[in-house]
Amino acid sequence: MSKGKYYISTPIYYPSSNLHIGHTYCTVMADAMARFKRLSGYDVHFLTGTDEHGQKIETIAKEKGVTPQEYVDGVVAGIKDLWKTMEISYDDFIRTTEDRHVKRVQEIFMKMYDKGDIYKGEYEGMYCTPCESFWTESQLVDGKCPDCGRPVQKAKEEAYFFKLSKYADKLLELYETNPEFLMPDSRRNEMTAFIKQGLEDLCVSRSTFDWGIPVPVDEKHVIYVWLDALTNYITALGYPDAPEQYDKYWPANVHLVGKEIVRFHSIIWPAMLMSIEVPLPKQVLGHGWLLLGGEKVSKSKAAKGSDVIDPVVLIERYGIDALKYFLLREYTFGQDGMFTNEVMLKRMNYDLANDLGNLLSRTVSMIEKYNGGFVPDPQGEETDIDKELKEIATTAGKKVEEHMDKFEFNLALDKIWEAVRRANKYIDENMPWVLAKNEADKPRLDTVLHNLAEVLRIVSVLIYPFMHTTSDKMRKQLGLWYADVVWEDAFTFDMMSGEQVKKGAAIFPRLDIEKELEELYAMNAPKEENIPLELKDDIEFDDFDKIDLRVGTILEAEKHPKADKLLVFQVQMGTEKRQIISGVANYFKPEECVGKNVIVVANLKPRKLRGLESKGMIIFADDIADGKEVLKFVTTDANNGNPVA
RNA sequence: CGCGGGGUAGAGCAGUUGGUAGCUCGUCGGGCUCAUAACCCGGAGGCCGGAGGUUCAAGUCCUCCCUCCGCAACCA
Repeated sequence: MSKGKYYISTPIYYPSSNLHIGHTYCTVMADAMARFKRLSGYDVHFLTGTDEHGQKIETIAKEKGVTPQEYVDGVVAGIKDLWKTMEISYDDFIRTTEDRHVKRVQEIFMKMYDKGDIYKGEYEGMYCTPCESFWTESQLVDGKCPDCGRPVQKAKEEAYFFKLSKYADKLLELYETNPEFLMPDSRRNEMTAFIKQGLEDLCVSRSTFDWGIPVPVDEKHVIYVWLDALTNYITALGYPDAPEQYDKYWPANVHLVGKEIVRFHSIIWPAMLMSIEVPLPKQVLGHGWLLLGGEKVSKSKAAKGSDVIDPVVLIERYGIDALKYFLLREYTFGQDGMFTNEVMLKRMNYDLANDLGNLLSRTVSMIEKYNGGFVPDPQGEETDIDKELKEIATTAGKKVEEHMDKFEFNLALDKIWEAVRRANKYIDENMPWVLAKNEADKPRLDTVLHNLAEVLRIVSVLIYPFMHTTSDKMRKQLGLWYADVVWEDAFTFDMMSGEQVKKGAAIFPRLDIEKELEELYAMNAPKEENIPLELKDDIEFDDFDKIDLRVGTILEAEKHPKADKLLVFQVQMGTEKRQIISGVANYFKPEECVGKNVIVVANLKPRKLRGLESKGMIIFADDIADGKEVLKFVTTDANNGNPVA
């Protein structure tokens, strides 16, 4: 009775550090969808994995004194542990260092090469000689090498390129004739605009590091990121040499990805598939980010903020199901959402403990108290209230299906909770405790208790894809331990008769939010001990001595006419007045800068910024205010022109 | 200058093809006692960023503007 196949993937994660709640979010969504499709009768293939090559891994491994393979083996073990803890139901886990992937990537490379879609050219970028690394402009930190902080130079290296530009028109055509290929709409608009700006060919090899898959025709080179990473979706299925799974599951139904990599999945990936003449995936879905204090969650943020984002910690305290429910219920797919511990705890308490947990608890208690612990059969006439309750409960499944088709997890869950809320209301409307006082009302009491048990049974089926452990707990208390969870059962009422219920522990104990917040905060609060700061590499005194720091007074400040983020300062330094430009327009109004006595790097080589010359650099300090990063002036009352040492 | 996305009750958000403005939380008042002090009902609170326009009718369509956030570029 299979309804067909369903192939869903998460991105393969880069194991340069441990995963945080953002990765968890994506994987939880994919898992819920995979479980939902399985339960509703599809032959599901759910793929996740890790992207293990590249210079960053090579560098980190070297720092730690292990081989890159040893390093990634360790991190990947941790990732697999996390997915195991979270009961992620993937069918396959691909590692790009596995033989099955390596050899197939080389074959794919050769297909493109033989076709003439890959050619040798020159890659130009910013190069850090000591690190032997290329960086793009956007990777640079303060214009310097992000690793060692030293200056970089423009440099060229030989590299292989994929003719991405050749496929621009076909991609636009794809979006037009097949809008659902890339969703949500906003992402598609963005990509359409990006393509129309003109595509450049894509660099697919590097020769400055070794940790990668060798280019078959040129041993000096390794295959660079996207050709290696994106192809995992088909190499894992055995393409091209072991087509059994490939024939069965490709093309993928959905590639679930974060919005930051939509571009690669919706432009580069289909272009590569077109090149090797493989059918395209049916859909690329870009989800939003969880934001922490207005910024994307990341490892570095974890240390600063007071919100705990380590999934392991959250699971230990609140359980897998509560965390999964929160992630799926709170956020709208495709949009960014704010993550705070308070939002999370409230969601867990109100929906899970108060509404669902309490409904189960009061229902089971009443069946035990008023009917000896057995689910009664309905008696007598059906009232309008009964009909309404049944209607909501038995149609919820259909609504869940509709919303799940659109990846609207939040709405799907909300529809289930409509039934939960209605049931709580149903209790108050019927007041079973009053019915129980009068023997004449026993038939009505039976009906009410029966209907409540039925709603809970249906809910236990509906939540199964999202929270299977909770579903099991509910079914145990409801005396349904003997029956498998069958999706179609959610559409039928009056299936229960005489089951023996058994009150158990609260499925979601109510949380003391104040107390939890305090404890979570304490966990992330800075320790009192003297912990050395993480600093850049030591420099020699001579290096420092080269810098000439001076006190300067800001005389004038105005916005750069041609750049949003730049302020143009006129600074008095002793006898000299000079112009200095800083990228601080987001932090200061021009007028509030005037008169400040600041510290200037006075002998920095002059540079033109958007047409205006900047001589030197003003020093600012990073700070945090209202959860956002801001800059503060570093001021002094010394006379301008004086040296700072 | 560019590309994209927002601006809706105190907070966080929904609002499908234009037809009385909703949800969760908070707040105020009430009910109930089966239940995890949970649950249920009711009230207050919105000129739906601003200004024009189309229409019998606009949060919803068009134009312009303000503002916030990403991306790209300039930020050293």
